[in-house]
Amino acid sequence: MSPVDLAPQELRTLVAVADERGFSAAAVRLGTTQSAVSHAVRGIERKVGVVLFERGRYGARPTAAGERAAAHARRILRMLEVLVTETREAARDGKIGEIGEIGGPLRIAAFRSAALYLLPPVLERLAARHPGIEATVTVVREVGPGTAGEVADGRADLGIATIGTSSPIPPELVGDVLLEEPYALVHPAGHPRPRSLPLVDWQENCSSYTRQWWAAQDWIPTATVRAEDDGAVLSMVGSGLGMAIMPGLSLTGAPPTTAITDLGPERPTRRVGYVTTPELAATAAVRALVRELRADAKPQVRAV
Amino acid sequence: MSPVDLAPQELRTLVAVADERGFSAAAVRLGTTQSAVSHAVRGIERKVGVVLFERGRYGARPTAAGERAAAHARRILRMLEVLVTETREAARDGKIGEIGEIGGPLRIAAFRSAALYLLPPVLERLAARHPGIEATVTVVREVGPGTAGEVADGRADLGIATIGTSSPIPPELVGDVLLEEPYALVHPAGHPRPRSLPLVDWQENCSSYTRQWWAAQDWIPTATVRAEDDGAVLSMVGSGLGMAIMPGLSLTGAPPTTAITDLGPERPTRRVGYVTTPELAATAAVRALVRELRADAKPQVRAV
DNA sequence: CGGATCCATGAGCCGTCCTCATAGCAGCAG
DNA sequence: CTGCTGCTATGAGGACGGCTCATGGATCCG
Repeated sequence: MSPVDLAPQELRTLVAVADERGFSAAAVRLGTTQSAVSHAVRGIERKVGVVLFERGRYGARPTAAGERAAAHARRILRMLEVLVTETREAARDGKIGEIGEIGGPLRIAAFRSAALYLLPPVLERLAARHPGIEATVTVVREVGPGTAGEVADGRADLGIATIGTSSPIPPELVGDVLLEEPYALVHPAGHPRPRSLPLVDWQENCSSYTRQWWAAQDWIPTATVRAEDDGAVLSMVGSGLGMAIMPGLSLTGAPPTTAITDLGPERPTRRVGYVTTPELAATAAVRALVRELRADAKPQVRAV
Repeated sequence: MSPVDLAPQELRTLVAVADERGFSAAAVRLGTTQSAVSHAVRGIERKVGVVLFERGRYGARPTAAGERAAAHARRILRMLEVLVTETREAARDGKIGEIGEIGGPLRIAAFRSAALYLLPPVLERLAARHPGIEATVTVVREVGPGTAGEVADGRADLGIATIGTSSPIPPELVGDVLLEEPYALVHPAGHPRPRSLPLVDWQENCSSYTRQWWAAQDWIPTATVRAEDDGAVLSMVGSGLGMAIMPGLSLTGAPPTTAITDLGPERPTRRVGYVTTPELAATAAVRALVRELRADAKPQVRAV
């Protein structure tokens, strides 16, 4: 008999305040009043017995406990949605002769190159096969917790992530590798000695093995330029400002003024895969997406 | 914007009706009236748009959709509990100097021999180390979905299960093998030709490999006696009524009137492990239990 | 044909949660 | 210092949802 009972509306309030970092902003998002939010948060804190937000002039910042509570709340809210859609699917599947048409929202977190070059054909086929699924893609920097963090915090149902020894699949999540792609050298087309150009680097592409490989190459210049993301890197290379070492996916959109050179048999590679939560892994919508991802990834694996 | 919103009380109603197979019985469990349950179920069915229970004079039986909804509901309710306890733990851990004392309820499902001979020392140490944890063990037959089914349906937080190729860890759950134990022959002590006795069998001990091994043994008599559970088998053997082939855990409680004979290097074995849901795997209480299970299991693995 | 045992339904009550209005507080500009 | 502008806190009142109570309908049973 637990005297604590958080209603869905309270969970939504929790999430909104944590996301918007303020009671007033959260009220706008929820379509309610600031007063309601204040009352609700106070009630939740009383029930749980923990201060979840630090209030101040600036608004409200979640405490460590509040952050954790919000992450749980996001996932519980998602499971409530799943309960409804899965129950409806089960009811439809019961009627003989009809094939259950799967549908519902599907939130995908992906790093930039995956969102631009890997997902579009996959989502196109997914939409053709299951018109009821409403997929939304949010681009997330693959730094820190990255796309897997989005999934763990309940902000996404499935994440496209780089998977390696330095960034394994978190224990509370499940997932698999989809493809392993090589890094390659990209440089301005027609340049006489491309390896003499400065190296353009960006934040997200570093796995431990890749760094190690870099260190072993004596021709890589120490003077490097740092750019915002892989798209910026490519356009800089295209303008003749330098060369770069980038994974295959990022090179899909390389402008015509660039040339790509293979790095040989010892070239570094990176593994790209998906992660999701176990309860969502059993979902028809997520399974359908994974199926399409696999169908798309296999030829590329073979090509490598 | 989904117009569906199931309150915790509604989830509890769902679970109670599914468990008790009747509105009136569910009302008693929930400490409310039959009318409230009827209204609530009707409201839920209207919101979800699916008939969840078949009503009859016998009471109410969940439909396939209702069964699924109840399983989801159980897990969501458990996650709501986890949200609260984890949030409180996070708040306590925030205060420097204090070590967070973990606590809360912990529901374990185990098959009979594990509950009798594997869990007691583990739970004793767990209780000594974390007095706040309230562990409850329910004995479940390891047939059909077994202990893993209890976990998947949200009736238990962790299950002790036999793990093999014919019964792998379900994809929506996580877990690991704890120990691999051999089957051995148990027979009445002092019997001149124990292998001539009828074989006493019981429901739960069959893995595919074990069955295969049995078939390859020409000395196993075809005339077998079938008993209720492994305890009953042991007492029958102890009374001189037959012999049996049983896994090590079940033999821990063998009476003194029995003798145990090793089956040699080709003897069949079974793997015993634990399963839990991914969201619970991250819980401090579950992690503490798994730690104790591992500490207890390792020596046994070495002994085999 | 009562009687027992289910679930269904309508009326009315009560608590919960929301809105509205207002107060308190901190920074900032003049 | 004062007034303005963000923000949150708080109290009073009202709408709504969910509960109880009482009753009705269906089915099985002796």
